[in-house]
Amino acid sequence: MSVHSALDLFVRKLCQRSCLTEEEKGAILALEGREAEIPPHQDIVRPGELTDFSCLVVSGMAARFGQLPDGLRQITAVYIPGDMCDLYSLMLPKVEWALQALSARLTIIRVPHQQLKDLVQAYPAVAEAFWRDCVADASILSQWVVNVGRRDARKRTAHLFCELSLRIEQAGLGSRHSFQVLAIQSQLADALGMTPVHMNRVMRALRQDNLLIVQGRDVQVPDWDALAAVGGFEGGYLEMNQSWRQAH
Amino acid sequence: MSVHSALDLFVRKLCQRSCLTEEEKGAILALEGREAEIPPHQDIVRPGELTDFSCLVVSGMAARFGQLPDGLRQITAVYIPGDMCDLYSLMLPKVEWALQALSARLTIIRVPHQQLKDLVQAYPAVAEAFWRDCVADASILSQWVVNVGRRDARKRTAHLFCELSLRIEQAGLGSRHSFQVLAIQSQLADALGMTPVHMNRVMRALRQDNLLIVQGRDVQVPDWDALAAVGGFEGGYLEMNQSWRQAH
DNA sequence: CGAGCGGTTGAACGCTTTCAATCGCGGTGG
DNA sequence: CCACCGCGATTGAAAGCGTTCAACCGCTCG
Repeated sequence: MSVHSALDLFVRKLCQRSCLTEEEKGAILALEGREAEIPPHQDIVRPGELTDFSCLVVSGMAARFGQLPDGLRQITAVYIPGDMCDLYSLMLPKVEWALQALSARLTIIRVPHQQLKDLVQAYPAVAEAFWRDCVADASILSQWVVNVGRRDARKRTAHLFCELSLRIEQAGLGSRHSFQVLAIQSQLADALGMTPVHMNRVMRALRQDNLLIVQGRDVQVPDWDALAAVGGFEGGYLEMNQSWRQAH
Repeated sequence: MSVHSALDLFVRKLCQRSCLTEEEKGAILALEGREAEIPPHQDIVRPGELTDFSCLVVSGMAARFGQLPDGLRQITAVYIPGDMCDLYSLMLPKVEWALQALSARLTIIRVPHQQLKDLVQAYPAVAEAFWRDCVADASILSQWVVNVGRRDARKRTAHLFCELSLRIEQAGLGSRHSFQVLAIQSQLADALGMTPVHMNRVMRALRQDNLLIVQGRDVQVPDWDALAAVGGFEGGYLEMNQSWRQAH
């Protein structure tokens, strides 16, 4: 997975939601940034600092971490290749959250804010696309609040796997029936506000019910609709196809 | 609380985070929309529909609701006067969430998207301010994920009251030591992913510990720092003062 | 004055956590 | 080449926090 293909994924995702001309797409694809391989447990950006770049995931999975005084961690967002995980920092350079790798291997591109600002200034449509991308992220965040707040462990887990599978499918990195989740169980637990132990038990149950087939990092979902039913998953918040825009 | 004062609150909040010229402020203050009084339990916008306006809270409190198939509700955001609770719908007119009143009396202004779009097109700085406002909302949302995911009921409740008190203080609608929470206990429970019964018990405990003094909708916080300590509250994500912008 | 709603309290239940231990695999050093 | 080591996955049992069920209180409003 190279730098250019990551930008390509990013542009493709933007275009699923926003309308961009070839020139605008080209301008985004022309972004340059330093590629970096991030080892596990290392902050990509450190909370409290000011950032002057945003991070585009090239390969692997990353996550945003919240940490409590007593050391408990809560993941608030998971990012896959093609996600500009830090895009919001363009509007809020003061970082409040740690960004770390989930997978053993993670490569990112650090895109300077200045380049993004130039882009935004030159092309209002790009600004809109970025803005919309931030809103889409917030939309997922809302779902997480519901998920963590009101679903039991089994439903919660099913919901997360549905979300991830769909996002991976949309990015063209797999299908909803077969994909990779580059995270260990205790990280998934951190994403769902659960204990690693309980995460393990829930996954065993889902496996025994033949809702998930897990082999290492590979996940298969024999009956996706059944999993979605368990999780009460409604994918509308992810789809955001452009149909609505024709109404204007 | 009149229409104009609500717009004034909105502009003041934007200016706490973004830099706007007098002309830009004036343009926002010139927004016009139909004022409406929203009775309880009525959707301001109905999920699944396309909206062509955003809602500015004039008086009372509103909230965004997620609903599960089995009827459980989870509040994902709470809005106070001066909040444009629907601003993100400018980018995503397909509504996924119900918006309802928390307080018995809620008045809002429906501002047509077209006006907002014109504004955004005419003034890039306003677009940026709106974008940043959406990001700020998402920032709060992240905190909620952490809150609901990793804090026990007591800390969770303390954290919510800290957040609300600070937001109310910032808006100039009260002080962190004395303010109004225009919501009933079962609504607060919906915001925190708890049972109304347990919400009640927790609030009793906080009252007995002299961390909260509640009389009807009036809340007093004798020792705000103590409450913040209980909730592990760190207000950085709300402050967003403009200091960082001088670095650019 | 009765009805309804919000707030309050008690007791039992149960989902999830906590504590503790084992298993399996891949990497590393002897 | 193999033993050791460490991490991730797994499992059992006990404890606990929050839910559930049920009831009652006090106030407001029709």
